[in-house]
Amino acid sequence: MSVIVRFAPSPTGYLHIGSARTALFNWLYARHHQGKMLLRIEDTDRARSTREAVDAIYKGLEWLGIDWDETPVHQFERMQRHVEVAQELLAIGMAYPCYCTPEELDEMRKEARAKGQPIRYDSRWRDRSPDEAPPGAQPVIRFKAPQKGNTVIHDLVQGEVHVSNYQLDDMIILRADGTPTYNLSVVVDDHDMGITHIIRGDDHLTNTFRQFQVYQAMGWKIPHFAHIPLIHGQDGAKLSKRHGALGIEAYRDMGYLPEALRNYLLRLGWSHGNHEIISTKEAIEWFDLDHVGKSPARFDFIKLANLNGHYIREMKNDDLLNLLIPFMEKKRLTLNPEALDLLKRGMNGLKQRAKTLVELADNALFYVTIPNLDEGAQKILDIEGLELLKLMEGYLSSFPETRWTEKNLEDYARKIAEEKNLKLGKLVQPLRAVLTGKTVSPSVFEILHILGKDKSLKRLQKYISSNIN
RNA sequence: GUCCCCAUCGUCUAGAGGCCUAGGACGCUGCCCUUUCACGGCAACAACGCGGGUUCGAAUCCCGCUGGGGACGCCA
Repeated sequence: MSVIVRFAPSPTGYLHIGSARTALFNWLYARHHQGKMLLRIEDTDRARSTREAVDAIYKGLEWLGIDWDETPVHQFERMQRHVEVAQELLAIGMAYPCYCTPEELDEMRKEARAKGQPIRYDSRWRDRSPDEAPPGAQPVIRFKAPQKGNTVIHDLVQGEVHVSNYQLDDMIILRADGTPTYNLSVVVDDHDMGITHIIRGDDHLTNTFRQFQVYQAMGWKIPHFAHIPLIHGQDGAKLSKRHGALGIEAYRDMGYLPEALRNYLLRLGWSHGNHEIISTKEAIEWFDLDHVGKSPARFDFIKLANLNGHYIREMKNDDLLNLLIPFMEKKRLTLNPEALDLLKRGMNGLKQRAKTLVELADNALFYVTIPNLDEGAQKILDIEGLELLKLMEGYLSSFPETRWTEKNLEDYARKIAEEKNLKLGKLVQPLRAVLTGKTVSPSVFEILHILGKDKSLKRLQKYISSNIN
């Protein structure tokens, strides 16, 4: 039997980071088993579902590098089929109309809570004749759940989970307006789509019991379930907007690479021995449900940043430049071919020092624009610093352009430092300050070389001339 | 309130009764490399929540407690 999984988000907002991980696990499982990864948009909540959210889901998945097979199913379009199944359940006596008002239900819940009872509908219409229905009332249709015994599911992550059927009430499958509810729709769709493995967040674990009963009532084959733990914020509380429950596009905008996020998300709740850096190829090869942990994990931006730095360093300069461009353009810069060339050649030194594309863009700025000096840089250029700067300007201007390479410039500076009995750092920091506006940057000699003699000297001279008392 | 799930360094985790003096990674600290900062290398710090069992032997199995999370919608 081949594996068919699905990712079934509801388009009521952005693609949440936890959902992204669920999608990733599904995708890896499908690809590992050479099965199918299906997409189903659960858009039956018409009030909250939006076209924009659907697009955000597609875009988010694409950005993350997750693809899917076949045309996505829109749950709303399958409403007729869901109603049909409800009618069938009604016909075989596994469902019944219920005329309870929302007020009555509310009352029931309050009472149950007060008595320390489970909060559930008391099945008062289960065996009543519809003749007793209040005139003109539109009933909901409820599923006739077993009232005795237990329901047991064999979860591939959670193991065997039992619940007493007493805890489960007769859930509504058709609303008063005739539309189907979630717990019916999922079962019907999963069945019709031939889903073999349902991998989803463990917030759905309790729904599974109810869904299980519907499968049984319909005599349908029950798929395998795998409920993966949720992701928490750094403080262990539920992931909220404040700490990480952002849409996936927010991570893109913060300058994280999809391969880094994929690697990070994969290791959140799944492991393969001591492996930390895992390529997508390896992930597909290794992924299984046996090694999915059962406890929830906290989202840690620091570790994500570390991984991101790794993937930035690994990336080819050309590819990285392409990713960098939009981040540079956010700074309202127009990048002419010359600027692009400088960035490309400066990439080796730059990418070593950035954990995000945002950081990379900040650090790359000096290549394409005359920098303003930050506080530290100004401090370097005190009276002594300025003298050393003038000294170096002199030496550099007499240095032949034909020999203007990183290695030669370094040797030259070392020689000067030795002659003047100065530490190399002392001599070079003022250059860095003027060239980059910062105290921290790639190698000064690398920068001199990439900028070229002309540009480099102009920056030095401009600074010197504007600082002659 | 009721039910369900979970519990190893600060964080992510390895660990399927003896291989555990509990391993790796991130972070933190120190050192080396060094023109700054990174990268890289080396080292240090740091955990089996508590209490009972079972067993010759438990981080691993069982029970309880505590703590965390989730679900209890005519939302999905």
